[in-house]
Amino acid sequence: MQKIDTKTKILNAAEQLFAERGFADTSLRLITSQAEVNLASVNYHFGSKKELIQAVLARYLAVFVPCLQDSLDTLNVSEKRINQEDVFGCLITPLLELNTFRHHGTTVFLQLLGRGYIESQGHLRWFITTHYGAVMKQFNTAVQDANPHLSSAEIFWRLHFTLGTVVFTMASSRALIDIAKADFNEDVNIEGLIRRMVPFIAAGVSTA
Amino acid sequence: MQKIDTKTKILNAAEQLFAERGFADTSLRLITSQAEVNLASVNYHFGSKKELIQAVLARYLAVFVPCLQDSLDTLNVSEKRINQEDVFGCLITPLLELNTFRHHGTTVFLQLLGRGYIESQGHLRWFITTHYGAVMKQFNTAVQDANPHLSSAEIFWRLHFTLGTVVFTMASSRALIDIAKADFNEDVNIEGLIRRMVPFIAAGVSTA
DNA sequence: GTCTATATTAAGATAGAC
DNA sequence: GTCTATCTTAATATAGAC
Repeated sequence: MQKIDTKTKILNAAEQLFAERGFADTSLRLITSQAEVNLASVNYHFGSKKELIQAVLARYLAVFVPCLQDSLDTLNVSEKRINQEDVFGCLITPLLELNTFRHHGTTVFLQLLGRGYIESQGHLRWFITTHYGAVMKQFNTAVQDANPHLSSAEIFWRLHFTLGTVVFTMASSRALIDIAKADFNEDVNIEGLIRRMVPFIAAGVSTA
Repeated sequence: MQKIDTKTKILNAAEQLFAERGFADTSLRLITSQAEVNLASVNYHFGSKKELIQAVLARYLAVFVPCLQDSLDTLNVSEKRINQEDVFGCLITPLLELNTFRHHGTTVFLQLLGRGYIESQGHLRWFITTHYGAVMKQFNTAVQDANPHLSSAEIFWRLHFTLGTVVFTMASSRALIDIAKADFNEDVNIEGLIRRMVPFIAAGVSTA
């Protein structure tokens, strides 16, 4: 049993509760009691609840974004024309990388992302785009290159529809996997779930 | 100008605010001040905020569910083979019916549904599924009949992917519409948003 | 049924001892 | 860095006069 510092204990408890219950419905008291630290330590280490939320997300983005950056850079170096499968394939490794970094990291990250979009008044979206706008733009461009027949506005919408599919599926992944087992005798894990989503999303994004 | 009773005034103000801002972020004070009624009247007429939320949803479900039931029953009576367009067509009339019942009823209902799925801890999820369970099952069966080439497991997954797209998009519609305006100078309303979603969903569900 | 006034609860945040 | 105790605010809910 290694010693974990207070700051990390808070982050670990907070990310799980935020992903499960959302930001508004997770009080600092709930976080600190689950983390087994003092209530006041959140404000000491993070300043405010808002900043804690951003710190929770930042820890994932710090792993995810450079990894995605690498994938996209590799894609651009290659000679052949970029196709859609390649572009979305760029997301697989960075997403699964989060599972080595944290238990159920992929699921938690996608849930946090969804909560952030739906719940936040703006500060979270601002935080993400100002810190990581470059990669988002690059990914958007790659999708654009793979789908020259679509306008950039159309791509914007379809990528958000995609985000909805992913986020909702991840948010209810436990229930869905249980149902699949009970009703269809299917054993699916998160990776299998992602692979099932890919053709659905790919068809939607690239349809005329 | 017809006289509207207090109970209805509260429901009207509440549904609009809930759809726009979510349940947690809408206080009874905000509702009663917008409805121009006294704060205490909410608890007098509904008992609690929880029950108000359920009453708001119930008013829509009371119209939508029987209407969808009728559409599905009619579909089953017909002789010809059921195709996918017919099945999803069953949703159109019940959804548009909500617009005759309330101004922007379709929009509000879908937003409330999205909020309910994502925000609720359990009471709303329970409330929705007890009202929806039977009809959802029947709808699922109809999709299966229309797509005999797809396994029932595959249909199960794709319908949930679809639900994710709709629910997420509706719940974050304001943010998305704001971004579309800022980044692409596009003026989109909810109806336009739905029209953009349809081809995306249709392609995903029916892909080989 | 509606109103004023208030009780109650829960939350984020901070002061100050250690 | 951590803790206890407390401040401040805002929300749901209710009591009781009219």
